[in-house]
Amino acid sequence: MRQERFFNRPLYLQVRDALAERVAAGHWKPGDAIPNEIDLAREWGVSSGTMRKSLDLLESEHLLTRLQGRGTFVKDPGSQDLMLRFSNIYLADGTRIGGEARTLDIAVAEACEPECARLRLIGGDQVYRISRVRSHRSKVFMIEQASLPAALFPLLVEQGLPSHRLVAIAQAYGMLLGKAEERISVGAPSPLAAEALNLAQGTQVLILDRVVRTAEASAC
Amino acid sequence: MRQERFFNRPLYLQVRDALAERVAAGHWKPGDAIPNEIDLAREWGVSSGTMRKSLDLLESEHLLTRLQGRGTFVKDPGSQDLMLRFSNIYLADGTRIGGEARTLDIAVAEACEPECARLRLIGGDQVYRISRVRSHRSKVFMIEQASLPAALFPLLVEQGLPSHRLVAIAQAYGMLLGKAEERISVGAPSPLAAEALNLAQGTQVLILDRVVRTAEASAC
DNA sequence: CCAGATTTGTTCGTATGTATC
DNA sequence: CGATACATACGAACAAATCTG
Repeated sequence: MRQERFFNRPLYLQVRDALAERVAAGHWKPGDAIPNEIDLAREWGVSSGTMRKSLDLLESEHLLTRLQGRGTFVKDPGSQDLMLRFSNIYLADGTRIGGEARTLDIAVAEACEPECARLRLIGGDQVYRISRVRSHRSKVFMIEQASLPAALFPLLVEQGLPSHRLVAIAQAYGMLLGKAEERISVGAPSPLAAEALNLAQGTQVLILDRVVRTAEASAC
Repeated sequence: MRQERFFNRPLYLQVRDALAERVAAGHWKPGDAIPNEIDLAREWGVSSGTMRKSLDLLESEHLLTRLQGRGTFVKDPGSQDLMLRFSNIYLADGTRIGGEARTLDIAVAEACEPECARLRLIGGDQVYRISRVRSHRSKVFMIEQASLPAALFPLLVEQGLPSHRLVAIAQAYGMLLGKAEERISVGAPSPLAAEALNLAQGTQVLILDRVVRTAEASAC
């Protein structure tokens, strides 16, 4: 058949990305019902079976919800698990903390050595660095420093750096994230953290080192 | 068609369970290559498409690995992620701890109130309770108390309680586990833990409350 | 409450592509 | 190169859940 492929990438993956991009672009908003399988398949010129595979994939990645007899819906990113999916810190009484986050800075840079090791990058690869402060009841308790491989966000590289949009887009892409690895240790805080948290010199802090993998990479 | 179903459960799930049982029973051992799709489909009297869906499911549940052009293989439970999948505690230098575990006790009982809440059980449901001590370099640092809904292990209920086998079977079933939720808090230890860890009265401990869901339940 | 339309869920079968041996 | 096995893609039919009139 005429498989108008691009670099031999499987059709169902291309379709998945196209659908995900519509969500990320806001074309389909959270809570919306999207067209049915048959119409979607026609629109992209694929068979219903291929479209179903793409939709199933997106559901397994928590971007969509499919309900028999009702339709396919865009999951609300803010609801339940997604926004707090990787923010699971609780007080002794069970209340969740860490909901309040404020972005301090976003920058592009070459990956440093620890970043290369954890993100499996090589020498000159570029990364986005996002630093945020997390607070609970207006009291800062954690400094968050995230590094993302720039290669994962091809759209951004092309069109510059739309600063504040990055976080939203990262969240959209974030839904495609898979398992996370965490390491908790005790040690000395970084100078930045020590200052932001207003700590006395020599104070030890809990260090949470978290590596989140994309759904694809986590399979191996 | 003649869908010899049992209680209307989807065919591909029945097939998945049948395949998983062969692995759990040791019929197919870790590292083994299992028969090809077509033969398996014939053996169970389903279409190749259905068999493929079952195999894909089992791969997504990390029970099998499928390699194009080679075959389908049983994953080694002891390798890499599986045994330590839910034991991710590290020292500051990055070495993993918690590898040494000793089972103290296994018992059957009615679910108590906290168990009902976390495991979403009702009144008289039964649970298995397993308590273990975890040590690092022969030094005990954690008491582990696990509760499992007895309903998830139908084989065991029928044939009594093969005590030491339970852990192995739980591990086999454990491969079908999905996401985990964790809550870390600070508080007073239980009397049992305080004694086992040889703590002075009033000492505070870190409490890790982890709920692991089956792959199916974690979808919702 | 029922009947019909809509939509996803499940199953089937076939054909072709591609990696491995 | 050929044989084998999995990966991808297509298309169709029926079941089951849901909503509407």
